[in-house]
Amino acid sequence: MSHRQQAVTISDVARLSGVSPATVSRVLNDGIGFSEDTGRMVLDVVARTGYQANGIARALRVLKSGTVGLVVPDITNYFFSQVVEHVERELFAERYSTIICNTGRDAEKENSYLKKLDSKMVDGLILISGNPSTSQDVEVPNLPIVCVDREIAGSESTTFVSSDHEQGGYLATAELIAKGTRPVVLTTAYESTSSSARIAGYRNALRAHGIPESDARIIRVQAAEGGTNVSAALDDEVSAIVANLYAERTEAPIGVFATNDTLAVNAVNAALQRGIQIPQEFAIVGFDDSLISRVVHPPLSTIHQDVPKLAQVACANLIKLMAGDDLLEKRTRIPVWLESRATT
Amino acid sequence: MSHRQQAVTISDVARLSGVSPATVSRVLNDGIGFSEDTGRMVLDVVARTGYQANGIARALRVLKSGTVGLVVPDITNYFFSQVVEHVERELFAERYSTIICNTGRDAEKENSYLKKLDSKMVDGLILISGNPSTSQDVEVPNLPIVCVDREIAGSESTTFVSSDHEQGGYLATAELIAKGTRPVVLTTAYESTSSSARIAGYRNALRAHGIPESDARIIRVQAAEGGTNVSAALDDEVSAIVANLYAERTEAPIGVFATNDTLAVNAVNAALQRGIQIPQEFAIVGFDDSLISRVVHPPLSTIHQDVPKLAQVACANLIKLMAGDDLLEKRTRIPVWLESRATT
DNA sequence: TTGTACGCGTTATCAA
DNA sequence: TTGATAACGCGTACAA
Repeated sequence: MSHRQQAVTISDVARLSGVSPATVSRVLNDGIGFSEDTGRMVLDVVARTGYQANGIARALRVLKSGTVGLVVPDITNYFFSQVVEHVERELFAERYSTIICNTGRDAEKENSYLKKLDSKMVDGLILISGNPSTSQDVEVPNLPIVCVDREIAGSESTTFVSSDHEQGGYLATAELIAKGTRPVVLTTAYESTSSSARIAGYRNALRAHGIPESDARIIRVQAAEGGTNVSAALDDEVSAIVANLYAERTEAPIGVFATNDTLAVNAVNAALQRGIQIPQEFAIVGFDDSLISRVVHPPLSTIHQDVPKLAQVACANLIKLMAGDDLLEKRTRIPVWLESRATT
Repeated sequence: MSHRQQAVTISDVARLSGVSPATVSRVLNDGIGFSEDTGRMVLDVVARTGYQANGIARALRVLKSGTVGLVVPDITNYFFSQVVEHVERELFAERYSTIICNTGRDAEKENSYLKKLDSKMVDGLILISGNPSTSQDVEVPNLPIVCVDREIAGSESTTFVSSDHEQGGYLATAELIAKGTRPVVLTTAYESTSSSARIAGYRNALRAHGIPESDARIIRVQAAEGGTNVSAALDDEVSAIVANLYAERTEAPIGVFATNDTLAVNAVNAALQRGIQIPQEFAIVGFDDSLISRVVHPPLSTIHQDVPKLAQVACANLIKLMAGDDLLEKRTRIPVWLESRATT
């Protein structure tokens, strides 16, 4: 039984109702163009048989499927999973199904999925952050597309929605300055668009507060963070960095702006293990407001991304595009805010 | 432009190659039944035009889609997201696409998705934990189905894969006993199959170590845990529970088996805030080995679920079912293990 | 108000 | 080795 049978088709319903398939279709889709009796009859048979139109056949006929593809680099990442959740919810409300594709940041897999989605006649695409380096050579189908959190290289024409990372970097740094610390950036080795923007915000804040550019210190962590596995190498490296910062400190306490919460938490733990006072001697602001930031002690001050808004704007844009409308704004930045907790 | 155009169809390729659509199909799908020249010709045209078969049309013709549906209650839950990741990977390797559906534990939405998946002619279904109470009245399509982590009520015939929660409860409790504590269970108000099994394991361990059944203490937390939002009420309630336990203690230190990591971390933090020594005065074992368990301080001892194995068995079973084979084992329990860290 | 006929793009069967 | 033809299930002109 490798091949399935459609339980009940429109012809079955037609036969059982004593009408033609066309009439059944009219009753179910148009809502007009038939007598009251016929309508009742057909609906009755539909209810009895549990008939449901075959979406594949319908899609082939009308050349659209009522589904949108959602491509995500790593579903186990809390931020991405939240975006997925909200996007899915928005689209469901608009009667779209969502095909979620997890690429594992693998460009080949991403390509494969994009092709498959195209062949499945999805009506539109939401691309959450493509593969970092190779996204140049990703072949994107000719469809309504909205990119979230990262643009696809080469196509400035596609619409794009992301958090205002630069504002986030500014807010984090300003907080550290307000607390009387000398702010430093702790970030990952790999330079993504969003982390660059966060660092740009850091520089902006220095400038705005009259701190000389030469005082800017950006410390890059080499060790990989790893999705599922926590890297012990990361622990060690961050620990050494914290020790160095503390040793080199002047009279002003140290302020660390970590460009993500994982780094921030690592830094907090490293400081605590050395008996350094938080936030008196050592203040930290993270980024993302991930789950761990609230559950860790002391709770982490961090930049919060407005995921529901992000998803909402992305979906609204996509729906407009799918309807054939043009967009007023091709690029949207969603405001972020500081969640000030116990590390500043 | 609400309707799309297929860029290039099999007829286009046929015309450009000077053969019939049937021959193109043979070249692409069968690999035999044509001359060498024809094969080259067709493949050349395919490469030039970038033709890709329309999956919808093919699905309609062969009555299968090469996709499987994956229904998950909450994608932002780390355990579920890991299952999704691994299931998706396994299926991708077998050339299946995966449609991931996030139900938000909403029975109505689950039903809606099941119907839609059916109508999209998915070849099989993986159901990760259904809606708790209402799963009785979920209408499951007549398809190959594998349930993960929770059975659907009423249908003992469906195949089922989950972690050995009972073993987990046993291991956690045995650890607490071995450390010389009097073990207690801290769990949520709602009784799911898996948490019941975990508690059963707790009882087994008591019995096996000669601790009278009357000493079993199961404390249920009323406050909701909430997916995205952390509940302050939960904090307070757990804090009160910890205080009570500590006040009532006899000479033996307190051992808490929390049936999930969130509860465990709450308990740890509550104890720390009261200055209670961990693990000397207060030992804790969680369940799930979630992300927070490793990043929290002190790192949490917890029961680890073997998600890759879980996904692998589930997919292997589904693939067999989809091939029309029968399964030797309808119910599989995947072993768990204790990750002993700093809270025991 | 209703039915007939066609086509969406493919693959499978049959005959050449 | 190849091509014409039919069929998967549906929606929709068009005719009645």
